[in-house]
Amino acid sequence: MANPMTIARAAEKAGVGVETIRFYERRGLIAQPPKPRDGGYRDYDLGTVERIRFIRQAQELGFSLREIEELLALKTDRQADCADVRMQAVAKRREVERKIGQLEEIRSALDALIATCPGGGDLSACTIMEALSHRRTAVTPTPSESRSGNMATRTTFKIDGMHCDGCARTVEAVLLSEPGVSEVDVSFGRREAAIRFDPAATNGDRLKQAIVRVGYSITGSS
Amino acid sequence: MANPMTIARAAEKAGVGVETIRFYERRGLIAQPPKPRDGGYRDYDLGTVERIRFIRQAQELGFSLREIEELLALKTDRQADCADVRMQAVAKRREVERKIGQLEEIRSALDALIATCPGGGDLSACTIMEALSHRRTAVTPTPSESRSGNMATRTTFKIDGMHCDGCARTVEAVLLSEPGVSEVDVSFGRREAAIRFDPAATNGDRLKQAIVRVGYSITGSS
DNA sequence: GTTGACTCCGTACCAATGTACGGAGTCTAT
DNA sequence: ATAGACTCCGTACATTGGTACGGAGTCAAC
Repeated sequence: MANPMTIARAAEKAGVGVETIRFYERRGLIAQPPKPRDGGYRDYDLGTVERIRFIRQAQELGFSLREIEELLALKTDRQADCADVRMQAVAKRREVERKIGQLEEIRSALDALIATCPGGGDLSACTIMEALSHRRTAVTPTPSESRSGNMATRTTFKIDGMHCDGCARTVEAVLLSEPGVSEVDVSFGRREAAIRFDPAATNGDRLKQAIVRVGYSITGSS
Repeated sequence: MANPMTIARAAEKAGVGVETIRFYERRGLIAQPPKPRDGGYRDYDLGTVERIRFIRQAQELGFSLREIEELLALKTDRQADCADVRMQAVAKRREVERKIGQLEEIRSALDALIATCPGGGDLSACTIMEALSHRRTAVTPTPSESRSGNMATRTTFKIDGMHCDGCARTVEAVLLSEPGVSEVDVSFGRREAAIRFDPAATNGDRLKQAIVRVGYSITGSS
């Protein structure tokens, strides 16, 4: 009370901008402190600041806000198990690994281009331009999420038969092991799976079958 | 025109969607073929198809549409030199390299987290959650002022030597770990620390020393 | 000579992560 | 008691690379 923590002070403590806090509030990532009954400014508490720092830390590790939302939900979930968190981290590691691989391929393609370039002279002799015009081979052999052909598709299945959060993790794991799947988010609460996949590498039916094979059923999709 | 190349055919030849071609036209990446004077559909030529392929190739190498625009401008520039193109490629390679480095850092941070995770059990024991909450953040043991206390004194120090918000948190943590300190608010922006403490348990000099011990200096107080 | 597929065009929308703006209210220091 | 700084809130905008929609025109085939 002596020194109410206004939003600007909270923002400074957390190392973000004021607008960022408001944005997180709108997104539901953090709760908005109540407005004092007698009017005036909201008073932020350290828990909120701590939560914002958590968000930024997780972002630095490559988690998206959507994923962080889950992590935070886990945090207050009495049922939640450390294994849930670990699985998220492992999945994220795989994703990061995949991205590194793609970038490495791009790097070596660029290296090849640069190496053959005469380095000067008329453009008509430029082997880089030449290559860009006529190269036929895709950079990435793995189709998954290459920028080339098709963008990744996002789909959502309604799932029946999950009776705990562990079930959701099972489904998640099984989907992640399917080829072409780049991102999975299975919510036990909403009874649904949100999947991002490369339509060139798999399709909705394959994914459905994978889910059914481990004992759940699909009641809808979008 | 025995067989005019309509937009759908051009799209197919180039391996993109119809809407993508229109989008490139709007962006000014490719020219829109003139509409026949006698009405009817536009007739796309092979040069345009070639240009679209060029765009996709460059995208696969990580060039953004804006950068591709420059590359294409170079293409028609009489003055342009192969060295210009090469420079772009080298710059892009550096960028890719940097991204790889970042991702590798993220990966090893994740590895470290995963390695220390017990892999199961209550969330309160989860080292990953723990790490996300406190990584590079020394945190507040407890805000609750001991009821035993009484007269709290308030003081403010001007601090020199902080170069980021992390420094502010370090100072904050160190002050909070001092006996008798009940509330601390270190602002990196204002370069100052506001401290509430029990004068029976400590004093300004002790607090100053604590700050100096971790590498900062005091330039004033009030 | 009509049906179905395709074009043309403008506009709106998607995802993700914030930023910025404007007007009214409130707090604090002089 | 007034200026200047800050909050609150809703809304719009930024970025990147496209997708989607709706209505009107046009083309090809049966």
